Amino acid sequence: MINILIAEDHQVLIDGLRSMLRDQVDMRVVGEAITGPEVFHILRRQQVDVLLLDLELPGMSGEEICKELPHSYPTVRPLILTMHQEKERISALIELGARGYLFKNTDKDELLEGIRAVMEGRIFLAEAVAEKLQKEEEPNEPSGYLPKITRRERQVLALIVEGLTNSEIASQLHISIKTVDSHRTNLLEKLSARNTASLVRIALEQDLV
Amino acid sequence: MINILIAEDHQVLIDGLRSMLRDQVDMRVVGEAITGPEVFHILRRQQVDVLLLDLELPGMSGEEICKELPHSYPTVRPLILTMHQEKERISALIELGARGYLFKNTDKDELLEGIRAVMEGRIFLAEAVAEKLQKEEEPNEPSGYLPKITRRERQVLALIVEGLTNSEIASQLHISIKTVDSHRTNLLEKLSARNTASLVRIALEQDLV
DNA sequence: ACTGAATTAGGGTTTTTACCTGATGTTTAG
DNA sequence: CTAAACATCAGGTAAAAACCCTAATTCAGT
Repeated sequence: MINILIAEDHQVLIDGLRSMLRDQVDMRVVGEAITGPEVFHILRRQQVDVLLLDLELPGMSGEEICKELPHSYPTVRPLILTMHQEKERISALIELGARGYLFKNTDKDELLEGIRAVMEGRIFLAEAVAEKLQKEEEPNEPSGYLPKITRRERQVLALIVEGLTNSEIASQLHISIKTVDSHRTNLLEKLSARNTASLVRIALEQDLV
Repeated sequence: MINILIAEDHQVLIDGLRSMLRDQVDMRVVGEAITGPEVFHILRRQQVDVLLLDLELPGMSGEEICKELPHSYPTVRPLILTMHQEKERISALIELGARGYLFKNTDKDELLEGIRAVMEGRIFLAEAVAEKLQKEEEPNEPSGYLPKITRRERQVLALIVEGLTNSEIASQLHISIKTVDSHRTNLLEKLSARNTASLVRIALEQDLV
């Protein structure tokens, strides 16, 4: 018997999952959590084998939950069920200990297969997920390797993204406006940005802040 | 017998809804559409009483579908099932002809009640929806609501994010630099941005481009 | 100790952005 | 039909950013 905890903040989806799982003789829904903290609240008093985990729970990110799980409840197998299709996030979660990854547009059969797979110790990626991961990096960014940004530059960059002007950054970091200007110029050069707008876009896209 | 069409692009939710509705003797799911055009494709050949409509279908917005329905299929009652909680959008959809509005975190009972209510000709708003609508406008915008950006402003915003200058945008759109400057000023005001950097950050965070 | 990168900073110029007031034709919704 | 919203453009000013050059200090690694 597979004990399943549903962590999901959309009640319709919970009810739907419950309906689907009720038909399975080897599965049992032992609880449902609609917030991050609630997940751990239930884990404390229930034997759980598979955690069906939505990544957008209020209170805690999916990453935080996955990071915490191995320490406190190493036998719980997290099976991600989400809409997020960014490949960096998928692999990051697998590294954090997620045992499976499904998109919410998966079908019933794949869901059941996923649950049984992670229960048997395998790592299960839905077909659509596997495809995503295999896709080559779009060559729109020929400089796939990011030029190394120094500590100070990253610091200045973060404040630029926040919307601060050079003089505000200068007084915040207790340095001269001219110094900030230098860092800014270097950032534009290193990140191949033509102005502040593209600098901010690149910083956010490359997750440099 | 209530004939129901499920318009939803997440297969898990479709399966869940099917499971829930299968138990109801007075309801029957006559089809499922996962894109906007598919909705009308099915309506053409199926008698449909209630349309369970997700607002984020690929190909068509929920607004477009609701606007089109009364003309071609006036007997179909659209029941919105979505995560969107902006009150302007809710009332806009009701004005467009939606007969009910449920959040996806509704429960099974409320869903069934909603279906029967709209079938009887009533307009059904889930409790959570009604609460939302009654809530007073928060005076200090808590970053939840976005002021409406016009088509032209969005266009300019996209080019700003791309890193184009005002004069480049002007020649690309065949308008004057001064006009671009106006749009830019309006964008700063509407999005509460203090400069280009925060404008780009907000645009990317709010997914306005 | 030498080297190179990082951080700091100054002077000066040009371009771009930001903000102001005001205006006019067009589109849209009530 | 009419008012509101939208889109367009102008002149002007001040602030900020972008780009030029140069150069001193610090700090880490060979």
